[in-house]
Amino acid sequence: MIEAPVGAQDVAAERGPAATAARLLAAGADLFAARGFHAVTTHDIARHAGVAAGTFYLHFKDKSDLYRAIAQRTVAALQDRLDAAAPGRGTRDGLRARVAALVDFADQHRDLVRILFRAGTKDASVEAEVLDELAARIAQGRSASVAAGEMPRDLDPGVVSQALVGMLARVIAWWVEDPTRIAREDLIETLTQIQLAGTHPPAGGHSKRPEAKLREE
Amino acid sequence: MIEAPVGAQDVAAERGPAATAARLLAAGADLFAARGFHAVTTHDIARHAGVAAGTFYLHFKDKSDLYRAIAQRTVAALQDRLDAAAPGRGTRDGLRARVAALVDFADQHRDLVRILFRAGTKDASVEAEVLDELAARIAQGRSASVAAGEMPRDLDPGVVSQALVGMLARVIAWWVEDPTRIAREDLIETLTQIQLAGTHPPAGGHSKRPEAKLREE
Amino acid sequence: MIEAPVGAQDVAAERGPAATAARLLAAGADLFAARGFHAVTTHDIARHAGVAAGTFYLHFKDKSDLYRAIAQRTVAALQDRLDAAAPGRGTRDGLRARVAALVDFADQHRDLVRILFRAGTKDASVEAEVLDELAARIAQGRSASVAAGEMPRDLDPGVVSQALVGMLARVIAWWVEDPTRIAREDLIETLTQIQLAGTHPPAGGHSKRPEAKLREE
Amino acid sequence: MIEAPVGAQDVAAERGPAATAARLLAAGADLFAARGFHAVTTHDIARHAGVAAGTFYLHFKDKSDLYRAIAQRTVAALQDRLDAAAPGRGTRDGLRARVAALVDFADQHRDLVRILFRAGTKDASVEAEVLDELAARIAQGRSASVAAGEMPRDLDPGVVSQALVGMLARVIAWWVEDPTRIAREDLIETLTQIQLAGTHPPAGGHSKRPEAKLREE
DNA sequence: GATGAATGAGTATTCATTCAT
DNA sequence: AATGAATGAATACTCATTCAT
Repeated sequence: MIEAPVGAQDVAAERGPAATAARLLAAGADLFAARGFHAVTTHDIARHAGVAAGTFYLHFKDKSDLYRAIAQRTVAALQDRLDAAAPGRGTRDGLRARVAALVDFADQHRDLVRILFRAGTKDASVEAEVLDELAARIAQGRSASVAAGEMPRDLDPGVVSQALVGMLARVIAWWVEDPTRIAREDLIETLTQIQLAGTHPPAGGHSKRPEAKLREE
Repeated sequence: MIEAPVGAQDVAAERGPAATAARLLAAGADLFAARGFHAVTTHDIARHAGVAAGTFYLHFKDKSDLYRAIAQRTVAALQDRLDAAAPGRGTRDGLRARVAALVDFADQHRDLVRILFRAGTKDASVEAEVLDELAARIAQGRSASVAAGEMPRDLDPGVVSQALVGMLARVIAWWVEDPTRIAREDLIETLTQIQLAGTHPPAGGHSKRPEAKLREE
Repeated sequence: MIEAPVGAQDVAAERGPAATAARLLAAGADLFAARGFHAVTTHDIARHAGVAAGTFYLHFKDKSDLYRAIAQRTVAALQDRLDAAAPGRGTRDGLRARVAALVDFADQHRDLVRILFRAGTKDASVEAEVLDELAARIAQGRSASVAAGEMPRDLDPGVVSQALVGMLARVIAWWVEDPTRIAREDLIETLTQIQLAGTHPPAGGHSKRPEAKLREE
Repeated sequence: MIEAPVGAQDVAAERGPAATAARLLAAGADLFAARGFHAVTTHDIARHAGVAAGTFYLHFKDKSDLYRAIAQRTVAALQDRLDAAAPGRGTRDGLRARVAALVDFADQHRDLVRILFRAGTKDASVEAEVLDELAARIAQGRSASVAAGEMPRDLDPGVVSQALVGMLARVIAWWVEDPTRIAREDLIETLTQIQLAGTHPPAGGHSKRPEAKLREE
């Protein structure tokens, strides 16, 4: 649906199985984003897509199947964006570019982001998969940094990747709900900042207990 | 249910309306944690609590009502713990103590934590409330630090509070799912570290990018 | 409840079984009149009467039993009034007096009249009884007139009694719903008039086809 | 359902949504007439119609909706009959023809008449509508007569129309319950008679208190 | 007599899914 | 491929009624 032809919004515009599937995907995205997984029926989706109730099952096994398809496509599209926006793997500019890509993707696909990142709208069985995969990818990415000696030894990479995923998912979902809360530029800057600071050694010595420095608060 | 007598698990042990409500609360916590909100029926809960189906409605308006009651009690209990564990408001030790309290609470009440922090298992209507409230509390706490000049002015407090909530919720839920992933001590240390670093100026000059640029927006 | 002590309205005022029964009767009359038989629960009635749910069954077998008790008492009270207001059995003045008694009773006990005469608010099993009994009484009364040669032979007494009951019940229920529709005096006059005319020979010859006279319309 | 093909009683005979709806209508009429509104469940109706429980809701919003549909169709069919049987608006023959049409309709559709005219078997919300509408129609018809000076001024038209409706509904419901009570011809004659006499001036002077004249009964 | 917590059968209603056309 | 009527299991919720205290 992400790549669905622009004309897909005028329901029932296109003919053929591919177009029907695309319309169902789009309808699902709309409705799941608006009401959450459980408050949407397959009839709703079919009606919204301009097809008969039975047609749904010609294209998707069941409601979760459609949900999964939407999530997967969204994740894939997001990954593409992030990969495309990674000039320097471990550099600040690279990080910033990826954060910007994430923010822009969220801005352009609010529905999908809401489905992906907003808790409680999902099918429990699909639930974990998406964010878990993101976390795994981040963890992978971190290994490089760790190997490069950038990550402190006392920051568990599992924890850090979960922390980053949780943070990004929640902040993005929060922002998408009302983008006037903070300007795009500031959001990108803040997220970059936090990420850098939280996972890279703060200045030279980040020793486990830099009490001296912190005591003064 | 948090403070329910240990003997409560042998179903139907106690008499009286208070005991019945407590059993329903406990049964709900068990089942919601195991299967998520939507996969549990009021009949399940009643059976699990050793009472008749109709009895459920003598104590709770409906399924969401029970859910809300569980969430509220859990949040309240957690708050108490956190408040009790706050020797120095803005100190590293204070922060560490609160993180430790959170981790211990999670360890002792895995079911409740799973209900509270694990996304997608909840009633959409209750969903946001819990974490939003935590975020609000964190945001409040931060204002002090900001006023004290500890927080860099280019870190939007709204973003930071959302980021912290998202991070903590996800990491805790992840850890609770399998506490062997990382030792309690290390988890506490890592979380403390990330939180400190991510929200406090890393040493003297914190921003990689000269403020001048960001200020003018 | 018709004869209930005046103080019964301040719920739970009186003690003792008789007072409790009276309060249940009064509560039932209130609620049945307002919502109809099926929309009232025994809990509603008990609460309205200021007693516990179980107490209801100490005084009445079930909901229908209470309903029946209310209906019977009302009918009995109405009968008393009608009997008291019958100076001349077959005279116009006697008829008028009975009509007036009926109208006044309705005016004073709108709730009860609504229960008795307003269709669809009743328990089907109790339903017929009340009006059927009234019809039977009227039919009895008519026998006298018929025997006296006052009733035309082509007016079946069964039909006439049903017709009168149906007419009176509906008109009274209609009037009670909004007594400003017509003045008490006019209502009484009209009902007397209709009853006289409809059941007595119109003038001298009431022959089966007095076309000549009626043609002029 | 009134015009349903005679073969409709052999359940599930016809295919297609229209036939299903017709079967539900017929099943509803049967059951409502036999047991009253509240004693019938949608499952009963579906079973009686030979369809699955859920199918009911494909054709009717809920039980009241089906009831309303039955009532409306019945009223419409009755109206058609009455309109067709009105050669002379205000003549005795016209009146008699309409009464005959009513009686015959009742004879042919006892179930429907029982639903329509028998009090207490209905949904309270639908309850009033039917008879109220009939009363309104009668009241309208009367206006003509009144304008023509045929109706005495002391017979309130509101009262008269309510009286007629109450009378007809009750007598018809009574007769339908056991048509051997009185021969069709005699019923028609009696109803015509009562209606004429009760609502037209009895002979020449109908003045409000023509005591002298009425004394002679 | 009175209480009120507990019962559990009863009922309306929804909805994922199938299948004959 | 598409249709849409039909299915029927699932489920929330109600309420008359009981009974131990």
